[in-house]
Amino acid sequence: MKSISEILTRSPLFKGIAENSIEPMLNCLRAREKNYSKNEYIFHAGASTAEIGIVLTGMVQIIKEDVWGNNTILAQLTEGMLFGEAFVIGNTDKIPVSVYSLQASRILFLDKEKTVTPCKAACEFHYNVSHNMLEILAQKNIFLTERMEHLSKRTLRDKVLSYLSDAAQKAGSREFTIPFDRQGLADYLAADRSALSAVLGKLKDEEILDFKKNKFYLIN
Amino acid sequence: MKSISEILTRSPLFKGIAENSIEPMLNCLRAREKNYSKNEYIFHAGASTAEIGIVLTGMVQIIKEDVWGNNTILAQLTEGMLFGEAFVIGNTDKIPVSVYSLQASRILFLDKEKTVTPCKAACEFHYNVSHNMLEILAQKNIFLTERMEHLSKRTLRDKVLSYLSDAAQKAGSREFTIPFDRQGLADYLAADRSALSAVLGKLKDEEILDFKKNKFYLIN
DNA sequence: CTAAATATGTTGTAATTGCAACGAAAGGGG
DNA sequence: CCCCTTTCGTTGCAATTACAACATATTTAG
Repeated sequence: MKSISEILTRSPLFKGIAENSIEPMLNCLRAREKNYSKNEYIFHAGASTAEIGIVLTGMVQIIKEDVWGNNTILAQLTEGMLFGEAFVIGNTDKIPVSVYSLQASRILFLDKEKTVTPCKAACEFHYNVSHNMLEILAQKNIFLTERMEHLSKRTLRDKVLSYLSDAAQKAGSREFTIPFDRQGLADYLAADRSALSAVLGKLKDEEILDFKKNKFYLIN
Repeated sequence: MKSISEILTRSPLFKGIAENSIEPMLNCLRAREKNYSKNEYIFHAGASTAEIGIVLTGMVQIIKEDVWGNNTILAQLTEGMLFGEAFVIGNTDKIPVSVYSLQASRILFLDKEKTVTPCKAACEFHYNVSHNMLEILAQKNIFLTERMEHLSKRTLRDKVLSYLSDAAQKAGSREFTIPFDRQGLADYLAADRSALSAVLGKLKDEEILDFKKNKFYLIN
């Protein structure tokens, strides 16, 4: 079984910290490990916590239930990924999502205050952790803002154009490759795959863009 | 003219810091102030920066231009509000939006590293600033995630139900008041106002919910 | 290379939505 | 109380999209 440090070196929260510096820091972060079996709830929506979760092994889902009892899977997390950090740092009293263990999983919990508040001088790299947390939150912010810009267009056509324009700007070229297949892009844009294909076909007919598989070219 | 400290006490970044402690900290944050006239660009998309902006007075817009030259207004900021923080902290090399001064504005720029890295012991409250930044980013994350959950529903009907379910859960009751008028809710859900009214009317007919003005009740 | 599996495009239909225009309701002064 | 403004619901219509089902193309595995 992999050691905790070994796994955490690959977690964004411990980026830039040497593996042998992690172990001694865990005490300071009040880390506690817990195992969950397959199909067990790690956290129930509506409860409170002051701990940030990290998946050490296994796989967990973030689930939201509406008032009529319909469940939506918001995310699926694997090794090294964080959960709950935004709610805990944002001081949400009742966390509105559940966390569910899809497979047998080892979860590490870190105390929020300890994680974001570097200790005076005791742990050399403790400061890196809070700094990494800032980066993680900022980058997630950027990602969410981008997707929101696309999703807030009224028509699928405009969503597609918004997404492709963005991709072109990032690539610095009117010709670029996207990291999605059609189904993936449809999901990202919250649309039906065949409707997406139709819209893309129409845009090609109108000579607004051209594409072959995942390679696109924006005309004019 | 209001002093900088006076304005900053009302900025979320300086929450919990006494007004007379702000002034001495500004040096440490490498704060620089600059005035912009009406209709002047504060920042052009595609450039780089390592500074976080704060609107001291006036009003600025965050603008995004697509590859075809269409502009979208992403946000409009007033006194005390931050801009650029996610991009700067997230280490984005080329910032993809422009910042535009709608009116004559005073802008304060803070050095990212200095803002995020508390100094050893020099400024008593410097640590609060980086902690506040974490909270700001986390809360914005929550807000963005919530809206995305609604926007990622395929139909307007489902967007509406998703939003109202969330509102009910937050209120802790099936009866609650929403902070939007119809046009506001339509904008939030990226839909047409009259289409929203129609959907709400239909949901009422189907006895899935009831409403009068901004007061809603979810049935069953 | 072939068969199977997967991904993409196409078609038809029903439903939803955007859009514009209008009328009713609610709210705010004077 | 009335006028004015704003908000909200309704209607008709055109356009878009979801959805299902199928055809074609591409990839993968054997």
